[in-house]
Amino acid sequence: MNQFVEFISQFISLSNEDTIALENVLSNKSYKAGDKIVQEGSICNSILFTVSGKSRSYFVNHEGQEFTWNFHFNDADSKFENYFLVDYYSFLRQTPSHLTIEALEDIEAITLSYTNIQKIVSKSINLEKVASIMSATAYENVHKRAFTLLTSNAKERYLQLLKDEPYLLNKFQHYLIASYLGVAPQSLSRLRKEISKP
Amino acid sequence: MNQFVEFISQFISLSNEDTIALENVLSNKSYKAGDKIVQEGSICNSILFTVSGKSRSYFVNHEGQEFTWNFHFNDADSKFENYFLVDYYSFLRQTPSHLTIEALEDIEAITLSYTNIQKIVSKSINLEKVASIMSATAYENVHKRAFTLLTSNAKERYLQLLKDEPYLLNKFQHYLIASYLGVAPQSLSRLRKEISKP
DNA sequence: TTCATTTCTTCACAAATGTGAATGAAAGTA
DNA sequence: TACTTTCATTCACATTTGTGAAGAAATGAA
Repeated sequence: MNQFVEFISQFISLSNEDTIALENVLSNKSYKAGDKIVQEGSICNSILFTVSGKSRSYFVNHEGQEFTWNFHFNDADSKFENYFLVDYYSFLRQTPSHLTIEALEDIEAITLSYTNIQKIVSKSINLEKVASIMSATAYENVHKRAFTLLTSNAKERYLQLLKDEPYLLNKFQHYLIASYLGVAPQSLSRLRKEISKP
Repeated sequence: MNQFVEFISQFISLSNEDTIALENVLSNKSYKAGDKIVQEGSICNSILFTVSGKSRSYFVNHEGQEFTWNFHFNDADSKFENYFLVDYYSFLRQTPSHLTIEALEDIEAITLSYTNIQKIVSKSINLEKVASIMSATAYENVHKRAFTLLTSNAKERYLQLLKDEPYLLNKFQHYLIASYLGVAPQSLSRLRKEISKP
């Protein structure tokens, strides 16, 4: 079964017709390591669901500095939000993306376009929930990110990462983790040293 | 006309039946200054639309420190997200709220409950868009907040506030603005001094 | 393997931000 | 009015975080 359909089925039970309707609008896409999957400034007109390969999304500030927004992969460690390659903000409003998504490895993905999602949503009340599931997932993710950034300092954010998603440290380079936490790589090193031997 | 219906009408055109259906599930509610409109830990089961009065939403971290999430009011300066009194995260999933919303003045509001929103959504395809409009609005707001917190320092955040929503400085006390920016009140004072006379 | 490249760590110092105390201004109350 | 309370500002100092340079460690290529 299609992995995307499988994902959706965790939340709602799809009829046979719904499943077929959904599968019909999905297609496969692959990227090479280094490819830009979503490009800042262009409109994000599809949602990609990661089947294999690692990627990361990031913002660039006015000084050209990169800030990792999230890591994306699909394995035993991954959470829902990690599957999706999309600037949800750009996708919802069909406005230029602020986010860039870059393939760190070769990527296999399943794609669902903006126009296709509209088509299936208008066909079935049940499928319409697909959109709201993804919307809620995206919202929860960004909400948690904003909360953490507002309420805790670098050390607390690193400790929280150690607690909630320690596997990231083995999967991604530390300078990427640092930009995910919003600190300089050297500061992350210092925190790691400090925390490992108190 | 009901201010909430008016708000929704900016985005979608409602039929007479839709308008009546919507108005039927809305009710008025008022709070006194100091009241907790949304209480951390309890499930947020309605969306409140501010008609008059100022309030603020905030998180409390593990040390008991308060961090202002947003300011809420309805006047010429206000933006969409400022109208709504809701922990959207809690509302969507019907889970305990992380946010507290506190009335800073007496509040008049229009309320739409979670169960009522389900009712009207299942009745009309058009009304169903109400939910997605609010969802998108909430998402954009939190997305911008997370982006700013991740990519800029205290000074840049204050300069952005001066540019985007300078009226907040006249409406709310500076120690609240400081906790909105994620800095100590003294640090905000220092920044203001530094920026006013370069 | 060896060499080149990238990443991680460490250090010293600079810059940014937090903290507690003190002061004065502003607002509210009797 | 005087008194109290709250808030904004200022200061000195502490702590956190950033920065550039250097070297160590890891990784990848030949």
